[in-house]
Amino acid sequence: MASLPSLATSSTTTLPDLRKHSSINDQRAPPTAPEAVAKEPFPSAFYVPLLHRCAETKSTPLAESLHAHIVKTGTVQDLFVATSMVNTYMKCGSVASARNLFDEFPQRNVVTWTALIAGYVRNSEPESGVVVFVRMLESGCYPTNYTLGSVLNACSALRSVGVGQQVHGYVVKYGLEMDTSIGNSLCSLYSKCGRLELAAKAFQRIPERNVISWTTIVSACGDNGDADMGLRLFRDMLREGCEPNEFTLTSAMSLCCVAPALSLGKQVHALSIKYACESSLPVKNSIMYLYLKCGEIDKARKFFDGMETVSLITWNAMIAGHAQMMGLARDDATARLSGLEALNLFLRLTRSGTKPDLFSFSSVLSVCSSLVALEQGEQFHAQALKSGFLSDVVVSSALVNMYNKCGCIEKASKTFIDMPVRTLISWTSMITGYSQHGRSREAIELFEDMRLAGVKPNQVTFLGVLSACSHAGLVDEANYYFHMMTNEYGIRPVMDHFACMVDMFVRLGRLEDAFGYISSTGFEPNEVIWSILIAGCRSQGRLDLGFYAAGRLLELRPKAIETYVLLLNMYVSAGRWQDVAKVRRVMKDGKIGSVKDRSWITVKDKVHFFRADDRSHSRGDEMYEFLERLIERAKDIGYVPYNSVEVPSEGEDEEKTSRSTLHHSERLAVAFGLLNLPEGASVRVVKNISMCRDCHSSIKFFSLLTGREIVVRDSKRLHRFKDGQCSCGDFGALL
DNA sequence: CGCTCATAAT
Repeated sequence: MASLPSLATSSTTTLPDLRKHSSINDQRAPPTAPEAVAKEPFPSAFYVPLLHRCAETKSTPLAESLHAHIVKTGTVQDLFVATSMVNTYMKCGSVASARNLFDEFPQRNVVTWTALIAGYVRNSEPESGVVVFVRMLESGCYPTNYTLGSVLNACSALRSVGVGQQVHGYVVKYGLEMDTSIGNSLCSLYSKCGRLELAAKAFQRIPERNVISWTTIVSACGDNGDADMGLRLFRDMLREGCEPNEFTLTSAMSLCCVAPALSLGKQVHALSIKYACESSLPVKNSIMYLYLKCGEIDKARKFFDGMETVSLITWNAMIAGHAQMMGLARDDATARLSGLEALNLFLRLTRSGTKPDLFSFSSVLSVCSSLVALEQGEQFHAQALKSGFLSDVVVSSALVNMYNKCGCIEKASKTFIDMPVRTLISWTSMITGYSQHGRSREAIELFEDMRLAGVKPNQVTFLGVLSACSHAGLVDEANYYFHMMTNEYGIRPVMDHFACMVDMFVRLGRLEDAFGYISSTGFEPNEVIWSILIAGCRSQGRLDLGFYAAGRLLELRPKAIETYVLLLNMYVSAGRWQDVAKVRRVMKDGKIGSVKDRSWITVKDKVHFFRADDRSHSRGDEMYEFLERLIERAKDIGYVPYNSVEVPSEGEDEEKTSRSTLHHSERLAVAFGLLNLPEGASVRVVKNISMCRDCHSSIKFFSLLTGREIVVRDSKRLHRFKDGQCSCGDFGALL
């Protein structure tokens, strides 16, 4: 953005004191001599209603013919008519015509200036509005409440507190602080600039608050993330007897969506009926969204189906609601269904003849990320490109994230490079992407580029950087960045940051250092960290430390089957079969549940779903045969199955546990993908829990044997297998 | 006489 003119210089200009005048709005005599107007065949009274009508219909051709007529009759000399003409051009969107006309005026008054300023703001040229305001001041003309209202609007659009505060100074100087509308504008301005405390102060200073004042401050709280304060103010408003309108109610409802507070939202719903706002579409949209946010999907759908008119926002709310449900779902099957429903809603939206916007695209792209639905995601990419939404930073960031989550680091990187603008989220997505793909150096370099670009990293960014260090075993760099995070940026480390550090020592085989790090930092590890430690102890054959860690993990999650699997596998690797039997007995007595091993793969828009040892698939025989052959060929070139223990899967008893890990769900899904996807296409599988070492090892061989790229995203990591290698650096398979 | 400014749902 070009630099704004400094208002400081103009504020030194000596301006007359408006307060001396009896009325601010009535300072000047009409510019044209009265007799001249009276003699005109077409007085202003004739043109003004016509110009009004013209502005309403936004018809530039009509405005131009009226303009010609006005010039021909000489009425253009009438400042009233000429001002109205400027306003009309502005309302028709003809900014240049308005400006040309204005520049030709032999004289101007504050109304003319104001019409020009307001016109610029209306036509999304707030900067020009501010420039004109400065010129007006320099010309010795002083502003009215209308003028300052428009300039404050311009500052809002520019998100400029600095200029806004200077205009605020003029408000004070001209004694317009008492003006409710100006107070509202100030409140809105500070809120838009992210300064809730200043917005609240401006609100408090409004002597006569109207419903707009209240609505402005309530929604300001929502926009700035203080839902509690917003709801408190909403209650104050009702207590003071100010009646809410549809704007207030939608704002209040959206505050209820943040928590989310269903019962409170229902009260707001009741109020919307009381104040006869329930038929308002925005109110309906917000009610529907509340139900979605509260997990009441059926209610939301019923509400949606019952709406006779819907808007793009209605569709977007439904899509976003379902997309967000994915993260909150009880299990991954429910999450998947929710995601598919979001994609389905997008399809229905386009079929209804409505054009999707950036909200629609960012929601469906995030769904594709979670589903690892690459083909779908690429289609949305093409559509977004065609409709021009790719230039939106949220959409393109969602796209970068989608490609990363689908294992396509190259496409993610290309999208990232092509972005015209990048936010913290864009940078963080790409850094995390490199890190998850095992490209630590690039992650760190990009992080440094980000700092050079002047973007301030957050907790999540550092998580990406630290995990990159951990991945590559860069102990010094990890310490350096950890220190930078806390000291330079004042970011408090959370458990995930510690987990990166522990993971790093484990990867290096430095178990003592890993435990030492924990005790020296004094944090209490969570289950993720204990799991990493146990897996490390298994690899190093350190049963002493591993057993200790397993004990701590069991304290945290006594009934978790995954803990027992870790423990069992540790004993198996050490050949301690008696201990294996002992643990199995404990599990049986303790009625420890079963492992829910699930994987799925998308082939031609259809999701194929697998359980361990799944025999239900129609093309199952072919798949198993193929898998057996693949395993034999893998053994020929050096694949040695890991000694891993098999624990009972759901619905099975102990006799059947002699199966190998051969038929774990991800292997079935990979085999299915290799068989059914086009020749050479990458195979993308999603798995609900962490992969086991044996599957991990075998899939590396599969990638070598078939020459195919295989991506498996499990609950912990992304594994990209290519030419016999995995991007996780072989420390990603915990079980 | 002409400029009418401020608020909402994804």
